[in-house]
Amino acid sequence: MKNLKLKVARAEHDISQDELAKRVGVTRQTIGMIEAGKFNPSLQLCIAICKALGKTLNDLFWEENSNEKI
Amino acid sequence: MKNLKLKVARAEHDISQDELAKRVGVTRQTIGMIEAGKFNPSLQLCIAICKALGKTLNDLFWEENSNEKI
DNA sequence: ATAAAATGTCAAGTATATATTGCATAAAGA
DNA sequence: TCTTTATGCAATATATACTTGACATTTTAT
Repeated sequence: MKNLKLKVARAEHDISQDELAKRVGVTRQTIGMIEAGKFNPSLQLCIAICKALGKTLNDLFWEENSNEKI
Repeated sequence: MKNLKLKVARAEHDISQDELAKRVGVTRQTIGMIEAGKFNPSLQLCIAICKALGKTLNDLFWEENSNEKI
């Protein structure tokens, strides 16, 4: 599924996919596909994105409905 | 670096690496290497582990010193 | 003391995240 | 209009997450 939180956080910082990609050391396509929900990024990339946007993992990558305890 | 938080959370649930691996659909070696800090799991695997242990991404995978805002 | 369970580790294979390149479209500005 | 910037999409290539199977060591239980 799409990652709107990431798109919003990026908009808050007013930076392009390309700019974010450069800051975290990947390509524009990788950021685009993460926002489009087309794949499953690595933890280290998620952490780099969070740091670049001043957010935490839960802020950007924890879905509310992932929050059910077992 | 080692992921002690995961090891502790697993201990709290009193389940083995093998049992956790089965619950999240990977092999024992994969869980072992994540705890040992030998690699970089995918986001979906991190989320599956969190759900299996009743934790969030920040609980298990967010290092305090990753928390510096840019 | 012995067996069983849990963990560490290694080598080789498979699946997939990510890179690279290129093309297309839309919006914004000169 | 023309150019630039931002984004989407797709094919191929490479790096690496993850598997499989096996053996060794440690821990726990009998």
